[in-house]
Amino acid sequence: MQKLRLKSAEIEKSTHLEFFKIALSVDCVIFGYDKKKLKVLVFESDFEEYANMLSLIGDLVQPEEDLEEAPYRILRERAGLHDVYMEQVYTFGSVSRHPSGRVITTAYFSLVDIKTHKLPASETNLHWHDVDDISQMAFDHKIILDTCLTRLREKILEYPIVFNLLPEKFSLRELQDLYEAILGVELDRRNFRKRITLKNWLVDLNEMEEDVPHRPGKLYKLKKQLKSNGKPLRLKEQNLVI
Amino acid sequence: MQKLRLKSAEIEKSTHLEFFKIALSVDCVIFGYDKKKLKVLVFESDFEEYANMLSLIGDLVQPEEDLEEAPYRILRERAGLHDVYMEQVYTFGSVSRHPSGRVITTAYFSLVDIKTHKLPASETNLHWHDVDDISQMAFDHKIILDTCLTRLREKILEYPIVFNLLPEKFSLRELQDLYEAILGVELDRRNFRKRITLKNWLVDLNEMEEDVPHRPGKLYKLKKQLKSNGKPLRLKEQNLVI
DNA sequence: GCAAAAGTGTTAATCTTACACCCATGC
DNA sequence: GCATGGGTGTAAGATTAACACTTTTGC
Repeated sequence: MQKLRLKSAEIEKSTHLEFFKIALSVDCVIFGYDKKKLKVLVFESDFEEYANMLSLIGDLVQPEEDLEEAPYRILRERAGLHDVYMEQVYTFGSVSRHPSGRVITTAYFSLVDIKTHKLPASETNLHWHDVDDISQMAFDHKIILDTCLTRLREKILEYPIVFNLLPEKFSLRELQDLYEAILGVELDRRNFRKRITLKNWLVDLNEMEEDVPHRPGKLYKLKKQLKSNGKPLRLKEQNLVI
Repeated sequence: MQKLRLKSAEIEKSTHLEFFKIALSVDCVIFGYDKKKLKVLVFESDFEEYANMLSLIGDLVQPEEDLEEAPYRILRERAGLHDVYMEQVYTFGSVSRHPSGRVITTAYFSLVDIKTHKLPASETNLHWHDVDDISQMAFDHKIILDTCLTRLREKILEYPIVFNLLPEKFSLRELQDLYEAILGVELDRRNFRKRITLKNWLVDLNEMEEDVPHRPGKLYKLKKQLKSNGKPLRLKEQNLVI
């Protein structure tokens, strides 16, 4: 076996200074849901090169900030969002992806309930945009959005995360509409209800919808132990094939 | 709506120089398979801080190198591996994860056939190590390995990628042994064969194993259109629930 | 002929899919 | 009373899981 020539970390750094010249950013695909449509939080880019094109919310990671903390900070600072479901998806690092220089970006998606998380009035440029009505974005943000949407679709088939897009109390019809909006398919009502009850994810609140112009539906909430604001939740042996 | 103050990329970069001080690395979890064991290619760390601990193969991304090219270069340079299956898994970016400074790392896993890809004699330190016989590694490499292993296990249930770990021709028994080694479970032979033939992934070569001390099995190969050296392959409607 | 692994089929249980009618409420 | 969506069950088909014996080869 080769004899080891040990390096110390100090020497390593001093001999590789030319590599410590990359910026790291985080781009957040913040999904919401309203009026039977999946939404994403965007603003019009304030980069000259991409003027008026839709842009995801992102920021550079601070020199002393853990990567996994950055998306939470960005959601707090830029959108006033706290305690959201967040998941890392993919890191994009083409040399030419950003006009300012070598900026690689890690994409996260998060799921928030639009109704209970109001946008700060100071961020007048931010708005919720229909996901399926976006054909172009600034930078490589359209690819980032598509990648996150694909991951979201895969994930909701197995893990109870869509509830982060709904208010605490919801009817089965609202839940089914949400699945249909995300997956882009129609589902059979009876079979959907059977599967959801089989999964045993929900608590029947013994309450009814109010102010609906038709027969009110029963209200449910997610079981407490399945709530997952923060780290993704792993369930064994529970495939929900919607 | 707020009036836009447009920034140009040039100004953006000059005012954010303090952010361009991060190094980006890639760590490769190179899986192999031999003697019914899943293996990973490792070496003994040449960092003083982690002397003699097992380390993944990695390197800093070059200033003018796309992130997605780096793992292929690293496999070529460090292990003489060409045309391997490669997939990005996760990016790790704790402030304190690397003793040399702010180094964030993107983890990739790849799948190679140990028998047809011999290690270069110059890299005497590299070796194939049983995955389930590793309890500790340098840096955060054990977490990286575990994350990649989890992703591999999920992925092989739906996509025909394990074939990258086998020689061109293989028997159904070898294939089943491989699935069992990766998943860490025993599978029923008859049911396994039924599922594999239903999937229609294989071509019967009408050849037999040779030099085995028992009745030889038939040899198969993966259908050409399912080969996936390079980009991950998406199959619609083909869940292989092993 | 014996050791070792190859090859093969059936049944029961479970899950998935397709499908239609009555009910409760607001107006 | 009518429009709207809420709520519910069944049967056929597909899939999965459990399980054992005969065959072929090398030695």
